[in-house]
Order: sequence, then structure tokens, then C-alpha cells
Amino acid sequence: MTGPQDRNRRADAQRSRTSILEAAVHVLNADPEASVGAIATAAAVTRQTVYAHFPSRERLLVAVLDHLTEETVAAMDAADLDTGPAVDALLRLLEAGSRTAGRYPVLFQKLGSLPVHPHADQRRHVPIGDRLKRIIQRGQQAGEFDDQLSLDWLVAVTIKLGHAASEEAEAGRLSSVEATEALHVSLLRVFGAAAPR
Amino acid sequence: MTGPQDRNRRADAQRSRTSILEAAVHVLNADPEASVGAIATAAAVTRQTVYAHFPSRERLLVAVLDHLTEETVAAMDAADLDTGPAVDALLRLLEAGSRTAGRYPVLFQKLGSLPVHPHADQRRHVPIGDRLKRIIQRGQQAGEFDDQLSLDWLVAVTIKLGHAASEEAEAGRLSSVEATEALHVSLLRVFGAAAPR
DNA sequence: GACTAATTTTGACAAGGTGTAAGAGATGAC
DNA sequence: GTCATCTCTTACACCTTGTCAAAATTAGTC
Repeated sequence: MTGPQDRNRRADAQRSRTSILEAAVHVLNADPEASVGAIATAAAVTRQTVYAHFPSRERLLVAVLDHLTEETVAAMDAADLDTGPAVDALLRLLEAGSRTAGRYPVLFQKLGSLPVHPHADQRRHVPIGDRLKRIIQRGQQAGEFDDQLSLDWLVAVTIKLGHAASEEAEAGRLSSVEATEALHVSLLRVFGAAAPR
Repeated sequence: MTGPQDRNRRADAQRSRTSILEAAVHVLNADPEASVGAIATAAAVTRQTVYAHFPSRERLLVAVLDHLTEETVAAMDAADLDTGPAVDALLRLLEAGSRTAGRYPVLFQKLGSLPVHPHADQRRHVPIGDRLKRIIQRGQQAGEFDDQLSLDWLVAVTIKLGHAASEEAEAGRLSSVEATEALHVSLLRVFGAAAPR
């Protein structure tokens, strides 16, 4: 899940690195303004050790978000995306995404608007967008959706509506089921799907 | 536009305050991390004068965002929202919004996720949501839209899709016309409107 | 088990940002 | 013209980021 571990790294360095990342996830989720020192303490490590692994606070942030993205993508891939109706696969994917995202709401909100190079932001969203694209394409080819709207636009719409549903549920304006239902209906409509049951 | 000016304020102080706010808008839009000192300099004022008007950097940020929100709401109200088909009014409202928002893209991105009490964030979004709500309700009552989806959900969806269209256009993945068209079609579909021409 | 190289720790430093304070100076209101 | 208000200057304490160098520790290797 963490990719090929970096070459020639001593076991203790590896330990420190993951310690720091895990601590950062929790600390930053509790307080996105947390200092490097606070993260280091939570990781049972010195501030200088953090700087030995990450050149700056910002780069640590990026690493944390990449870490969470990997986790999310993994959860999505476990959700059986190539089976059954495309709408259902789509909802499963969104469900998997919002489930892991829901564990670190503060961080995932920060993910959207970070004083970070938007290039990195895009790199992070690509793998998720690809998976979405695959499903939508499958639905279009199966005649489940029409193809009046462009693929890229539908990907963007799906992500946004997924966020909207999560937020409405978290804000208590909709129950969890209501949110899923509203999302379901809205997606079907935007996709030009035959009205379901 | 700026509401009833605070009681018993010397002209002097009023000038400084607006100077600071305007400078803050521009400086922060160029660099959201800009220091209070930099903002003060741009306003031709001392750092301490800034603190005389705003108790902390964060509160200054809030004031800036409130200021922009007022501006946006005013632009929306100038857009003739109670005339013609509700869809068109909706598009006019979104157009007005994205036009003023487009002038300070960085700030409006920050508006979404600020380390600020979400309570303030909500207070900021309410006036815009209300205007949206009015139009959608009008469309539903006129039979232009169906009422299968809840009002609050439709408001959230409209805002999100408006953002999506702006972003796709800004990222160059869609032209300005294509984005408007995609937004139009998508909203009509979600709203359960009779398929247009 | 001892050697070696990588890693962490300790202690210290410069630079820059936030927020506070007091008094002198300037400016608007009346 | 007087007075209260506002701004400027100067100064301070505190925190955070990022960097450096040397001592102490630990992991991998023979």
C-alpha cells in the first residue's frame, strides 16, 4: 500500500517516517494549524527528526495528503467497481471514498484548498478521477447513461455531488440515508439514465 | 453597500478601515499567506493601526470575506431574479456570482476552507442560499421543476455545480460557453425540468 | 561481538510573524 | 481653539520555521 519502500533505508528511519506520518494525520486532523513541534512530540520524535524526513512543513502536509489519498484509492479499489450496474458501482465508489474521508474530515476539507502548488493537488485527484471515468464510460457504453455531457464534466459533477451529500449529512440537514438517496437520484438524472424503478 | 457606518466614528478612522480592507483584498488575493505587516504597508498604514481596527489577523480575514460576500450578494440582487423562467434567473444569479468571485479567485477558494469557526462560514452563505431558495421555489410552484428533491439539497447542488463549472472553465478543460451549457443542462436535469428545446 | 555507517538527539541560533503596550504626534469634531 | 479620537513610533515577549554542528544511539554486517 505504501509502494516500494525507499532504497537502502534503515529500519529505524522507516519506523520514524511512518510514525511521523501517522501522528501528523491525527494531530493535523484535530488542529490543522498544529506546529511541526507538536507533530514531532505526538510521534515521540524530535522536531529535527521531522526535518530529516520532510524538508518543510508544507512538504510534510503534502506527504500526509498523499498518504490519505492512497488509503482512499485502496478502499475504492476494494469496492468491486466492474460489476453490476454502473450507477451502483458509482455509489459504492463514493461510499468507499466518503467512508475513509469521513475519518479525517478536517484534513479532507483542507485537501481542497491548500496553499500548495495546484499541480500536486491535481496529481492527487487523478487516480480517483480515473476510476470514476472508467465506471461512467462503462455506463455510457452499456446504454445505461446517455452521452450528451462530456466525460470530464460528469466526473467533476460526480465528485462535487458526492461532497455535497457528505456535507449535508455531516451538517445534519439530511440523514445518512436521505443523503444517499438524494445523491442517487441526482446522479441518475444528470447522467440521463432511464428513470429507475 | 457597507451598511450603517459604525456610530461615532471619526472620518479618519473610517477611511483607514476601508483602506485596510481594500488593501487586504488585493494583497491576500495575490498571496493568502501575506502578513499583517504587508497588508498594512499596502494600505499605507502601520501594522498597529490594523490591530486598532481588527483584533487579530483571523478577524481581519473574516471581515474581508464578509466584505466580498456583501459585494457578491449585491451583484446578485442586481440580476433581476424574479423575472422570466426560474432556470434563467438561476443562471443569471450564478453568472453574477462567478463574475465577482472570479475577480478574487484565491480568496474565494479560501472562503471554502478557512481555519475559521464554521459558524461564521454559515452566516456568510445564508444570504446567497436564501436567494437561490427563492428562485428554486418559484420554479417548483410554476411547475417548471418537480419537487422530488428537497429544497436544501437543490440549493447545495446548485452551488456545487456552479463551482464545478467555474473550475472547469478556469482550468481550461471547458470553454466558457461549454461550461455554461453543461451547467445549464445539468441543472435542468437535476431539477426534473421538462427537457428544453 | 565488534565495527561502521546511518539515524536520532541535544543544544543553539537567525529570521520572521503575531499580539501587546505606552507615549508622542496628528487630525477631525464641536 | 480645544478636546477627544486616531495614528505613529518604539519597544517588547512569545512562538514558529528552518538550519547547523557535534554527541549519542542504533541498525546492519563481517
